[in-house]
Amino acid sequence: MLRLSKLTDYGTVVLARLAAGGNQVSSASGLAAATGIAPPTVSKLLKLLSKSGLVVSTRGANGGYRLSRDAAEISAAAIIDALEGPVSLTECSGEDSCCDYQSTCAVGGAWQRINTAIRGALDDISLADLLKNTRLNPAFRFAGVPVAIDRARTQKKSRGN
Amino acid sequence: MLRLSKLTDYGTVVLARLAAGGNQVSSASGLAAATGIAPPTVSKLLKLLSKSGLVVSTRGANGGYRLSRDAAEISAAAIIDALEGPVSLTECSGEDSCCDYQSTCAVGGAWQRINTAIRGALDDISLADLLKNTRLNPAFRFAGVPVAIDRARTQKKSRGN
DNA sequence: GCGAAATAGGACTAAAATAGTACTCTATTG
DNA sequence: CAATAGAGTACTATTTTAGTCCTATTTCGC
Repeated sequence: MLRLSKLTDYGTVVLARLAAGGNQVSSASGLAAATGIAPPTVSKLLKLLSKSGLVVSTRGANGGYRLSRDAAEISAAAIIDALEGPVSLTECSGEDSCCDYQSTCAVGGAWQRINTAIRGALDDISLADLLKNTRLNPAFRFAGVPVAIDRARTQKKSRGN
Repeated sequence: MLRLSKLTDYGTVVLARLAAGGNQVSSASGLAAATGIAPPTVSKLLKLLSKSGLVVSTRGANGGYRLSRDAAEISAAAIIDALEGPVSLTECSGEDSCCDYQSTCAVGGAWQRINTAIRGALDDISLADLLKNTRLNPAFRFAGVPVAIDRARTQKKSRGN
């Protein structure tokens, strides 16, 4: 149910990395190396995030990106908005709810309220919260033993978190 | 942010219609006519819903579909599960969270918790609730006057709710 | 000033998911 | 036994998404 795009998923990872770096600027290529995500993709992400004001960029040599504000001030909702645009659960749960079926559509403003509820939940979660819970997920284990995974040549499989 | 597929959206409309019919069986073609959705699509939806046990089917002449249980007992989450499958926000917020990036992935179980929270919200909303709020959404108006829209030949535009 | 390092912005391609359709089979009613 | 209605499956077209590349602009260090 309810999938986010991979790009958004990547985006949170990049932002998390950026948050870990504090106020230092990090280059796109550096972040790519640190996260294992393809450099052009990281670059694209950062441009989007910059346009939305979540990160600020410094051009020129020794330039790079850093968060525009404290990680605690960046909500999950803001990240999703920046990378997916302000799309809603259903096509007309947005503002201009003009659709061809409206006259026969029994399920009306309800989705809008659900939408608002979910949005509220996402507004309450900050990037800092996302970081805090690192490693709450079980470490990868093989036959009960935690293992490190060499992912250098295994770009085939999915990413996720 | 967070879009549902059109099919799910259609699905709720069909279910709503079914709920309005009480315990009577309704044929797929009848529901298609009532909702304005293309008959083969309605048929496909009902088959999916039937497989998930949300509706029960009666075959043969005078057959059709009806809800398997009271509308109040059918949650939004159940509908979404039936039509979109048990996908999660991110690819590995499911059970087998084994992904190639896990070792560098700073954003861990947090999405899983967000996922759970959203799911909880959707579990609390029933089909009956969706119906109750019919017409809470503003009627379509043109220059301030509520109008009925002839949508017979305008399948181009989006549906939504 | 000049060159290297970095972002900005856009265009483009390829792959995957979705939506929608069609056809054949099986069950039930009258 | 014929008409009606769902079951199942396979296919196609469209749309969305992911990912790449190229060119311009800005800044630092020598």
